[in-house]
Amino acid sequence: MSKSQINLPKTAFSMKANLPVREPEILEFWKKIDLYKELRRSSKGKEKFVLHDGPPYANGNIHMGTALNKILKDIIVKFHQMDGKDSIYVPGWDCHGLPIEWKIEEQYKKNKKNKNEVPIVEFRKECRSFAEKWIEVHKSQFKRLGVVGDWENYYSTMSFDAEAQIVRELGKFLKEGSLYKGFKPVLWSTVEKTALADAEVEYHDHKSDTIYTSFPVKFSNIKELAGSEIIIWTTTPWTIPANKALAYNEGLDYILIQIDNDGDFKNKKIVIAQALLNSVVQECSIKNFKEIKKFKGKELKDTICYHPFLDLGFDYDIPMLQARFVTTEQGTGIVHCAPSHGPDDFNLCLNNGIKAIETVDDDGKYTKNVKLFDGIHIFKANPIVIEKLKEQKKLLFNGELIHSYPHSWRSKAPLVHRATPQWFISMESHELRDKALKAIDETTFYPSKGKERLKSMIETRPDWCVSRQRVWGVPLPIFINKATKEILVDDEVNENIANIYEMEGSDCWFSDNPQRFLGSKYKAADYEKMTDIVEVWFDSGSTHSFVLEKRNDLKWPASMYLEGSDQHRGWFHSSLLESCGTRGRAPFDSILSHGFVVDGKGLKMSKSLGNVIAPEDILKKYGADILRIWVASSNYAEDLRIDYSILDQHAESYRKIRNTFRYLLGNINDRFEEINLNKVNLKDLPELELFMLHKIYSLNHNFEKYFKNYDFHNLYKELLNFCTVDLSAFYFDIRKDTLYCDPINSKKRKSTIILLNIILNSLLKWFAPILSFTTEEIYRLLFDSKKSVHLEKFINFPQNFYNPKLNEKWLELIKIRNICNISIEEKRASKEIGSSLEAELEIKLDNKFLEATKDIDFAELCITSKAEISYEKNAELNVKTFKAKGSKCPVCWKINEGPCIRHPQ
RNA sequence: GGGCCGGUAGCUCAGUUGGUUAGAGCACACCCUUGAUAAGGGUGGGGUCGAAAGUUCGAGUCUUUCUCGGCCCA
Repeated sequence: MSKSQINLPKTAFSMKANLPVREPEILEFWKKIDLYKELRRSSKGKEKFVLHDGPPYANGNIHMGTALNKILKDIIVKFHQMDGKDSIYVPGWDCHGLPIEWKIEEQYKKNKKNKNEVPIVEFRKECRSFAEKWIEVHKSQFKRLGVVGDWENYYSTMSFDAEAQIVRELGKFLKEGSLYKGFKPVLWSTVEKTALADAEVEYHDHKSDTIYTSFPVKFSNIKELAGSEIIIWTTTPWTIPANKALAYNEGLDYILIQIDNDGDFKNKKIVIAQALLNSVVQECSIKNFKEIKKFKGKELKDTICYHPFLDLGFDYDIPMLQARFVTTEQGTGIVHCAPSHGPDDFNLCLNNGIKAIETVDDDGKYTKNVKLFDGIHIFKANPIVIEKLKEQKKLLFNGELIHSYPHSWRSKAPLVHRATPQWFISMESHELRDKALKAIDETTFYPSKGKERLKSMIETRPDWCVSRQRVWGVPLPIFINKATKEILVDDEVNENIANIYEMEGSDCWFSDNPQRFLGSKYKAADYEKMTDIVEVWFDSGSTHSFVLEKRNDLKWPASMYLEGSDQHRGWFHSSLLESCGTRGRAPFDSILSHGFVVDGKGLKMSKSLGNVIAPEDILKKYGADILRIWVASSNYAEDLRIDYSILDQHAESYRKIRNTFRYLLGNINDRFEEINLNKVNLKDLPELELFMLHKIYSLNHNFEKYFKNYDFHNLYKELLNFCTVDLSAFYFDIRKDTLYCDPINSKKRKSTIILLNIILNSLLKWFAPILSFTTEEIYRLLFDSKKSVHLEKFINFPQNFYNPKLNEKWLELIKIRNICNISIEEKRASKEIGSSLEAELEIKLDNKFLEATKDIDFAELCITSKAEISYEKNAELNVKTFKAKGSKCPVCWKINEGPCIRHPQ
């Protein structure tokens, strides 16, 4: 049979990928050859590229967002490695913090154990082992995605050296003086004498006293306000003694009215929001009043009031401040602000230079900072406040309200917002804000919009509160002199604490004699030891110090930080501040941020919508390489959509790519020959091959450009189009005849084989960072050695492949070819011919094409049996297709009128 | 509720400083091939560029409003 006379493709590379089964085998191979170590060994001494891993929280299985993040990191790390750098990736985990503490407490709850009866050290040990367990789970899940890194020597924020370094970092702020003690309201239980996290709060109905009270105007730009009073409404009368400001909304309309009723407010002029006039008039039983003036909220700017207890010694100014949180939902449209007793109040006052102070102690009693009320319990203070207000003729109305109110999940006791002592890092005292803003300017952002995002956050953020009243974290290494109340600042003590932690971790802070940390210089009895822990953002913000700086294989600053866009307020932010505070610059040269994974319609994934896809499901159904294609082909600058139909499409593209490889492998019969590109004799190659070399060269040029901008979706698209458009539908299709039907040793066939080898090699390298598994599968098929494709470098293509003139010419030829195809299709549609080999073409061209086409065989280009060109002056391009005359050669299937020249019978 | 970002064929994405009839691949339809065969080739259909208004000789691109979605904050 004629089949024995032709060279059909033959390869061991199967069409079916079966990735879910094959990929784990490749993982085994990487483990066997210790790929990570090999990579380091092979690139020793090269310029380093360090993508510093932002530590995920060691808690729960990975989700699509984590998978996206790790794959994107891996793709970038691999690109730089193949670009000739020593591209080092050390994964890490964030371990301290409330969510883990919470999980352990939940377990306690289930087992009817009381957290307070368990020694802190024991509790912390359980947290530690919980985190350890999840690190192991994460590790195997990340590896399965094809992520290559130093998994054996990962970092964690709970390692002893990390805890030690965090102490040293805090010491720097302490020594500098930018770490100070301040007060900030937290949700507080006066029963348990402890702060509660949001997650520990339950909301129940609660009956509160309500009051409408008045603040006399001291000064205002609105002259009619002279002698008038501002009315506020509150459900916490006991916070009135701590009042420091009033808040209005500049967008609201306000009204000044004069009351005509008998009583304390007879003839008084009061200010409220116009939208609330009716409700206030009704509730406060204001029968008669007249409107004096209406005005915009913004006119209240610079207005200053007196405290209702002015005559009782509360003789300080109460400024009116603009605040967006003021609404007309309830009350009077003006809100009273006690910075020690509400987060809104606190932030607004802080931004206006009014700091919170300690007004209430642990037990819930007023401190001596509150005149008149010192020692009184806040829960017994409402009647007293109401009575005093009445006395001062400042009470317009009081009543009661049942509303949803926060309670402790343990004791069920009602909670209060209470300013507690906290530790802050000042944004201003040592120019931290300015340093950070300058560092942002010196950082490259991908995409560029990230710069503005981070900048605007740094510009407006308040001082950094680094203390937490929890137990699972690094203890704040602070001693306070009992007599002087001064903070102990001594490098020796700080370093002593760090050294102890380095040896045994930070548990000992809670169990050992404080004298051990103070050393011999100070007496433990003279000092109070803080029991707060460091907030976890400080932990992760310090990773650069205990990972990048401490490890010899890494470098500081990192080449890149790469995280989801939410980390502009998270890790990017805290790392920037920590590093600018301690080292004066950012710990990164560049930041890449990616969007969030959403479903196929662009909605966020949630259990209730039922649109959640787990990475595990995708790995089981498609394999990691499909997921990696999804990452590479999506535009990470925006949100990334995923659902099964999207994955199906990518799986389809994968098949195209895989078949491209299969065709290449089949035609070289799995025998790859490395071509020395500099020694390719271009003069010996047909123009089609030269054209393809040009295409490869210019594709590589674009490849480099896209890679430089981390523009992977365009890069992937170019590669995919190359496979489908340039190779499958063009080059391969045309050269099929040569490959199958020309003698093995013919010059033309040999030229084609050279090209196939070059293309195969190029595609392998280009695709390796993305299709990490499939390219390795092919590489192993071609090379029996123990090497991995990931140890290879990108190819440098010689300049002489670049041939724009030839390219231009061939683009014209392809246009003619397209018109030929349309003509052929007409005959096919009318059933005159089937295969294009059954056709012969008559092509009419303008004279100007003579030069370009005289040596071109359009029968070859269009895969017909015959093609004739005629030239005419000013001819319209025209192609006629006829059914080829003659008989079909049984070998090459071309139709000839005489015997086949190549295959004479 | 506020700040920021985004909405271009069924899907993933292009679309320079406003300038011909808005492009590509995939998917889809039809046809061919049966020597890449659970493959390959050809041709074709498909978009009021989220909506409306405005600026302009001209708007996917600029302005405003609205709408939907995402992140962050409250």
